[in-house]
Amino acid sequence: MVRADSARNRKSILDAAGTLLAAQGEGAGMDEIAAAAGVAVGTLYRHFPTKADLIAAALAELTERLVADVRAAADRVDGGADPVTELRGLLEWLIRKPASDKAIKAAATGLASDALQEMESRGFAELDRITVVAHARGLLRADITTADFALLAATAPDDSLPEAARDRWIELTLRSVLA
Amino acid sequence: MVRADSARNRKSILDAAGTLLAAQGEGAGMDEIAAAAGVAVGTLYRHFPTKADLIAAALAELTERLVADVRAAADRVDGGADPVTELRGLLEWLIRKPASDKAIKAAATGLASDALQEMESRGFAELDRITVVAHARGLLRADITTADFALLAATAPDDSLPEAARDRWIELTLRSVLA
DNA sequence: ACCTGAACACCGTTCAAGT
DNA sequence: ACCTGAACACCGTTCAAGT
Repeated sequence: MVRADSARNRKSILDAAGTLLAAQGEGAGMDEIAAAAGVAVGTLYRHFPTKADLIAAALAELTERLVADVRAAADRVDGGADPVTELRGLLEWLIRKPASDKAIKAAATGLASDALQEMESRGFAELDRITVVAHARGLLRADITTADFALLAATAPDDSLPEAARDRWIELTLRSVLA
Repeated sequence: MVRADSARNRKSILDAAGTLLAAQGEGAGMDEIAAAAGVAVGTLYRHFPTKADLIAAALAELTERLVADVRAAADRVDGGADPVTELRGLLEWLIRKPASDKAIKAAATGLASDALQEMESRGFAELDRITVVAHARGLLRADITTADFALLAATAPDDSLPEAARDRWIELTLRSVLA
């Protein structure tokens, strides 16, 4: 049984970390995050033994949202939506929405947490639901796998690129997978 | 007229920085680099006012090498070599050779030096020589520009990916540009 | 002019003392 | 058990003193 204040603190810390990391990237300091969360640094370290752990946890929240988005897209496909439209939508989500989130992603380069790994495989499973339907309708090149799409999605450029270049990237990327 | 020892120091520092940044990325410390170069920290700071400047300079050396490679490829095309082979070779160079250099690249995210900018435009000009020939022979899709190829090249994944995935990325990327 | 290296400032992390 | 915040360690940067 966790103490109520402990649970509350953990949430405050994660919220503050999400906000500050998105805004300043790695630049956000532990003292700063603790202050924003209304706790002492020691408390922060009790919940997250290291800054890398904190960043990983913040990134896990983002990944959770991405997985939810992929699942929603897969559900829409099951409901009759066009798989290609949904795949394109996912690429757009990746390249656009996480504008600030990319900072967290960047801060997390080289981190490998089990929780993250597991979530990624869940996202992969949801994505697979879409590619299966797309293949069944002959919309993808025959040799394209779910892993291929995930590989390309993982190379999505960040939002430092001009709008036009980002749109073009989506276009070019779809070309390599569509039939 | 620069003093001989000053010029020598600058070179030592750049060499040491290149080696240590490639090996440890951002983790390489200024004291450490200075020690490896055989100078005091103050001397390092006299040549490069900030760590970001030092990293930018190290990256500039890499970019110089890349530009030289693109030029060499363009020269081979002028000499009758297959443009597609050369383009593929450049992608391979990007994704393979800079295995350790990616660390420098990563350390340099968000840096914008004029020298770098200028070198990139030189690289672009060399790349253009290749795409022009490729177009003349009908090897590229009609709407593909030099900028498109550069955009895709810029998203090359790093060497944390398994060998097979890297090869696959090259394959998929070429698909989106080849006729 | 350029070099040296001790000193400063900042930030991730620890830990003794509190509740 | 968990929280607090002063103290420590490390590293980027500065600067007074040397040549």
